[in-house]
Amino acid sequence: MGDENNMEYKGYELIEDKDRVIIEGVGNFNPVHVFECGQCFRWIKQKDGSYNGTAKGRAINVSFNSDKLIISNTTIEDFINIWFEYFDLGRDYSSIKEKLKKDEIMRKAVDFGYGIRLLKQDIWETLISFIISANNRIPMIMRTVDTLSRTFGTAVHLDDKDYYTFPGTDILADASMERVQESRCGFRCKYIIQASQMVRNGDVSLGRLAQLDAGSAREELKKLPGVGGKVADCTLLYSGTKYEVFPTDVWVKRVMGALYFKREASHAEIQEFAKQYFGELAGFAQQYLFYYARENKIR
DNA sequence: TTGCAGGGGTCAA
DNA sequence: TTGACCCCTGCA
Repeated sequence: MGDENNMEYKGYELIEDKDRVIIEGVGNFNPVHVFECGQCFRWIKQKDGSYNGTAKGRAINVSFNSDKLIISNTTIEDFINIWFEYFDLGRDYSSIKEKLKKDEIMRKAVDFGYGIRLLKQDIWETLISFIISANNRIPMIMRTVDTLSRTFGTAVHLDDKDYYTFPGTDILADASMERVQESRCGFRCKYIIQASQMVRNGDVSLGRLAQLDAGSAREELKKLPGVGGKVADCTLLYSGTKYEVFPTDVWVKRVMGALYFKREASHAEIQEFAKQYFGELAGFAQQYLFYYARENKIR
């Protein structure tokens, strides 16, 4: 008991217990939904259902039951400075979900992925991760990101095991093609190195994107090799930079065609529909729809 | 066992 | 608008 330290923070009760922080009063959170809805590639499910992962240069374990979010290998200070924002705990997801349940399709999708939260991930890591995602499969994407981190990142400890942070811009900009190819990312290797060099040289400023409107931010990212509209939108959405984008990949095309259009719909049609129908909440809508489509194999 | 299609897209012609 | 593209897995 002597190790415990309690406090209240922005509507949550925080309990620090040894190396854990327990956050009470968390709703709209399900680790499976959060970590497997397709927004991230570095969280690994453990035997007990919790997740281990790295972010912000740290390795943590995350579990959840009833209304308690438990983060291990951290402190209250890190929770307040880092994890509160990373897990988007300041946002009212109940309100977003109500607004999005405007038809039967969205009611089903939101109820299915009820515990999704959009993580505010590091934009650099998100950018490279989604360059790797092009015409690729999720297990392969995860393996490549993991190998890049093991090869070029820094070791951080969790449960007596080493995890590796995602390498910084300079490191990848100076990396040799041979070393990057060890991550088995094929034709994407050259994109990774070239994009890294352009970001390092200031040809594209990731830090400035938040000040641009979504369309301009998208065009700015598309200057980078390996970045088209879909990768740009994912980068903006999963880094918490812009929430009105609607990343449209094959799964979103399928679900929109099957459920809304009742026919095959073009990329442009879907983008326009999402803008009109979901507005500022398009990014959230996309995430519920994507998860619903992929988990239910809607084709 | 071998062979082939296809995958969270992007690029170039 | 249409193929090619690294690499790998799943399935004939």
